[in-house]
Order: sequence, then C-alpha cells, then structure tokens
Amino acid sequence: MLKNMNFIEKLRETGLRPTKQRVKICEILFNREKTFHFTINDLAKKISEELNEKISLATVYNTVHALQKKGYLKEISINSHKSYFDTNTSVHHHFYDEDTQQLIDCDENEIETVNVKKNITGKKINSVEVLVRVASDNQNQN
Amino acid sequence: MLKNMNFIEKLRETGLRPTKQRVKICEILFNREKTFHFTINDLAKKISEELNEKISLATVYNTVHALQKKGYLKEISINSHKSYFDTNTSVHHHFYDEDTQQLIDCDENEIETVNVKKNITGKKINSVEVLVRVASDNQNQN
DNA sequence: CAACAGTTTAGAATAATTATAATATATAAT
DNA sequence: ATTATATATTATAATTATTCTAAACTGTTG
Repeated sequence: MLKNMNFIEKLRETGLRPTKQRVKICEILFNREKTFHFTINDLAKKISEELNEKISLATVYNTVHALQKKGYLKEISINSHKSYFDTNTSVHHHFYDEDTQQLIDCDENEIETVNVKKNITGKKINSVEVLVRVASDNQNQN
Repeated sequence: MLKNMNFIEKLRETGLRPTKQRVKICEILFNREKTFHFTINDLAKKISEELNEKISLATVYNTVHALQKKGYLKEISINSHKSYFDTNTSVHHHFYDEDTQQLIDCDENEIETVNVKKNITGKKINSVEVLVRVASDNQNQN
C-alpha cells in the first residue's frame, strides 16, 4: 500500500490521524487523474460502491469538512440544493452544465483574466471566480 | 394605498392572486430604492418587524419561490449555508463581503465583460457571472 | 352576496446536517 | 510488543431548513 503514503502524510500534516476510514476517503478523493467534483451524497455513494465495509455518514461529513477547513478541498455552491466540493483548491473558474448537473473546471487560459474596477475601501479582494452556466443548445432534446 | 397598485399588477401578471400577504411581501421586496439581497430568514425577520400580524413561513417560502419561478427574483448561492435572493434579476456580478456576509451588486461598468474562450459542443452559454469575495484588509480588526 | 377556486396557516413530514456518548483505534511511552 | 491515553468512529438522537397537508379562510366572479 505504498500509494497511500502520501495520503497518510497529507492527513498527518493537517493534524488528522490517518485512520483507515480517512485514508480510504482520501484515496477516493485524491487518487485520480482529474480533479474531482462531488456532493457529500456522491461521495457517500462512491464509498459504499467501492468498499465492502461502510463508513458512517458522520465520518464522511467530518472528514470532508476537516479537509475543506485545512484547505485540501474547496466548496462550490451552485444553488441552495446543490453544493459541490472540488479537489482543485486553487482560485479558478467553472462551467456548470445545467442538463447533467456537472461541474467542469476551466483552465487558466479558457477565461480571460477578469478585470475588476470596483474598489471597496478597507476591503481586499480574496478571490474572483466566474461561473458559466451552460445547457443543451437544442431545447427539445431531452 | 395607490403605491401598492404596481405590486398588485405584478402579482396578477404572474398569475398570483394579490392577497394581503403577497402584497405585503412584494412591498417589502420591491418598494425600495436599491436592489434587495436577502435570505428567507432575513425576509421572515423583516416581515415580523414591520408587521403587527405575522405571515406564515410556508407562505413566505411559497411566495418567494413563485416570484423566483416567474422571474421576479433571482437566487444567488454563496455557500451551502447561505443562499440569497436578489430583486435584480438581470445577469450581473456580485461582491460578497465575507466579514458582514453581505452581497453587493456590481454595476455593468465595474467589471469588464468576461471573455469566455472555451466552447462546449452542443451547449450554449446561459449566463456568465462573477463573484468577487472581499474581506477586511486588516486581519486583526475584529 | 353566494359559490368556487385558490390561499393561508399551523403543524406534521421530510431531508440534510450536526451533536452525543459509547465503543474502538492510533499513538507514544513503557 | 504492551499498555495507557487521547482521539476517532459509529449508530442514533437532535437540530435545522424546507416542503407537505388538510382544514379554515378569502378573493373573485357571476
């Protein structure tokens, strides 16, 4: 299980004990080519699919929120019913496909740097993020 | 109560009966200079402050959602815990003050048109919106 | 003003998230 | 290795936000 060493390291660095469950969650989240966009529900489903033993929902919530707080996950809220987490924690833009309800990361060069002219005294800009909502071109396709 | 006529008109146009409660809600939402950003909670609180009689939460939810569906309100989701409605229903950008948890509309000219270079085949762009998160410049101010 | 259809309401039902407290486990010291 | 300790996991309970329900009420139309 050499491939898990980095997760164990990651967890340790953030002050979390690398328990079996947490390592498993990290594996599912971070052991992939592309960045992963998921809701807690998605993740819980994936866990129960990939694992024989189940992990309690409370642990999933706790671990995801701990990772988010430590900066290893980022939350992206689409509407009051859908909130995603993103393994790409850098400031970046998204496409949201309203048909499939899928989030897609934008590369740096796919959206030109946004020029913010407004300035609020005493406040600094923490992030500037764009959400592009797309949907099927053909309305009656469904 | 001549000033309410426009709300009554507005409600009628959207197929909603202009009941006392709905007119009151419209008054609070639309009878103001600036656009109004609010959570359901904010609105319910404002209603009970400004009114002697109370309006049932169910009615507040129903009316707000009906107005949203009809296009008189727009939802802006900041994170999974905070979802705002906006009386400005046009596609536009926002500042979010992370200290005060307040949403601020951007004028057309305060953020330069965002140039989206990416194209997803078969999909058309419905909206492009920017969220600028700001916070106090002075970290230890609180 | 009577009748009907649509509304409001309080409270119940549901869903998502968080808290709790008993049991289990990782870690560090022995 | 074993043990002691602090921390984690878990099932379940509690909480919160939202939606549903069905009875009472009200706006509208004729």
